[in-house]
Amino acid sequence: MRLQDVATLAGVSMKTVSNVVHDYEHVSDRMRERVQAAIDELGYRPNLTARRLATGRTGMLALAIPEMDQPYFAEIARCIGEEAGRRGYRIIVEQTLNDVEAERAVIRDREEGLVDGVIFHPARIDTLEIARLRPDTPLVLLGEAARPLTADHVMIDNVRAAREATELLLAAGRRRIAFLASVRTEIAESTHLRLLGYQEALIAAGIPLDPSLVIESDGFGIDDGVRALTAALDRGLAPEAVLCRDDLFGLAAMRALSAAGLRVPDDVSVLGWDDTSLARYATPALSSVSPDKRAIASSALDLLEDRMNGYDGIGRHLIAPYAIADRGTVAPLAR
Amino acid sequence: MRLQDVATLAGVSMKTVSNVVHDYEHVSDRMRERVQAAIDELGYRPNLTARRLATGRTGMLALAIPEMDQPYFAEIARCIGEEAGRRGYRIIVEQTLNDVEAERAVIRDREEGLVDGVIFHPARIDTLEIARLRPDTPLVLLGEAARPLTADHVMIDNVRAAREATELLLAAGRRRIAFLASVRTEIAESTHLRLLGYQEALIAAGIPLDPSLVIESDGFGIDDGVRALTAALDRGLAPEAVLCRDDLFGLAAMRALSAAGLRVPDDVSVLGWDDTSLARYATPALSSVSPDKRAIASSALDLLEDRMNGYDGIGRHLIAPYAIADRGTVAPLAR
DNA sequence: ACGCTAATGTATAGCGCTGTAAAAGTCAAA
DNA sequence: TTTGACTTTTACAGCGCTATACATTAGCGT
Repeated sequence: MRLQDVATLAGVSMKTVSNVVHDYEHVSDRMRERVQAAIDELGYRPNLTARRLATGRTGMLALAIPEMDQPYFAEIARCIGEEAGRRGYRIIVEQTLNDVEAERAVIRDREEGLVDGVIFHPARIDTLEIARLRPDTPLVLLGEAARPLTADHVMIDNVRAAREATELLLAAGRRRIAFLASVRTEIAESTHLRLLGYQEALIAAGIPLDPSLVIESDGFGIDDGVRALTAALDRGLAPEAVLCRDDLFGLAAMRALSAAGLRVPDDVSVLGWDDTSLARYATPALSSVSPDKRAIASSALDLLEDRMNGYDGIGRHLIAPYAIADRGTVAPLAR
Repeated sequence: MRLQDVATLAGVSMKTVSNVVHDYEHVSDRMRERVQAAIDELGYRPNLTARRLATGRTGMLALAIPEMDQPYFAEIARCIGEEAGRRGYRIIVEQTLNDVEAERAVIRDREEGLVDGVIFHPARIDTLEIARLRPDTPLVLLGEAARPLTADHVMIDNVRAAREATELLLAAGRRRIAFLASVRTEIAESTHLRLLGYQEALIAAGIPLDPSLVIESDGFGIDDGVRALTAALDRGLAPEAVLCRDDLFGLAAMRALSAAGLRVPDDVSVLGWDDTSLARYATPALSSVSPDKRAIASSALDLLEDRMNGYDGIGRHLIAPYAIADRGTVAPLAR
């Protein structure tokens, strides 16, 4: 069922059939009809692999994320998948599973002609290495881990969002605001930025920074968060609010607080980050800093399409919008 | 940077280079070394598209699921992605977004030579149509929606799992067990099977079926579930346990019960289904029927590889194992 | 009827790789 | 040295499509 078969049946050349398939304008109606009949009769479908080899374009993009079942990444993947579909691309999802070697392989995919471009949320690989690997791969980076000058990049303004989140808690009359948590084991750039914004807001409000309010955790799991906050509460920490580095720590905070007999939000307000399904489905529903995932997806694709169309300048850094989804875990302090 | 370039530099034929690339055994060490040096010098990487055209195999599989950010599908996608990676395949994720036309397109992908096989969790398309579309596409179906004889299929024994789940609740001394929920708007085959197992267990225990315990919901959202259960409680329903059709309804049950002043699990036990992150991260953590997602993934790939290797017999139906993750929302009735 | 565009159609050379068939090389035994 | 039974390497025809360059036809004013 090749193009040639259709051409033979219709009694025309291959190119004419190809023209019909591609809706080329200079084809007479009579000819189009005749060719279409042959296509239908044979049930012809073009072979995309052959087309790719001939054109050099694959119509596919790689989306490389650490884990596709982590709610934030799952939601980002969905948005990117939808937006890419709208623009006529298909997505190959690459799970790097936080493995450096897997992250390197992502860049290689492009070289092997698998995809036209790559959207990559790195976790382990560093800025330098990305820049070194392949400066000529159409590449858009997400997240805060790596920001080389050679590749484009989309993220929200974490510092500003954290400042605003903290201000929201301050406006609710909360002054002793804890941050859950800085994680000991890893360099977590995003946590760092959020912590920065938190501190900026406190300073701006004239509240002295209290290091004991910045809680340290041993890992990223919910239990790590619960353990860290519980230990802090046991030490006598009495926060009026907890700003969390992500929704999972938001849930951890709620769990630790309720175990300690504190009510959310009456006694302690809690604010999560990422606005994932975890926040929406928690009870009470967790207020959360909400990066505009659709905007991130469409910005990333804008930049990527630009690169694929030949733009070869310096890396551009887009700041995506965010909101603070106020669901009920932030409330004025009852006095 | 083509095979020919490497061949020219090394002073050999293209096929010899190809042999080195593929670790073909009958290549002398001296030759292998020389060719490898040329490959390294030029930084050659094979063009996968061309290889595909020549071999007819793409090394890619399509995974078609309704929504990739729904926790159950995200987790299944992760497992399938990992297992496929282990076996040397890459995954194209196709979000059907519950759209019939998108589901049809999934089958078409294969015909266009994009992928070697398809793993498909249908939501809308029916058994008959799948059978009609393309009986010769290597296809493995997941879920309960469609089970044509022409394609392979993997699912857990929903009836048995529901029976066992119900028995667990009975063993905890609960007799008035509600089912949340049968959904009015849709034909939901999986809900139906689970309801069946629930009823079987009650009958086997000699407990008369009480239709008022089978709650009806208007939709699949958490609010639909909360509303349905709240209305039932308001009507005076006083269940000792709630068996839920999925984890989201599990969360809905917990929310509705706690709003009604009932404690989970002391007053009412709750059991979710799918064992997603929602269950693990709920407070208290939700006990849940846990399909073995890794087993589902590896069974699906076994069947698919078999088909891709030429098996062309009748559809095989594999039953995957499950467990009941007991986390704390099922407890003996305190009297 | 005659040129002259513009509209349609054809023939064919790649795209980069693999796989087949055949040629060339190697080595032990006769 | 020759033979036979390997192993190693080569040459080249596809895989199915696109795109270029060229050939033909149609339409239209003169």
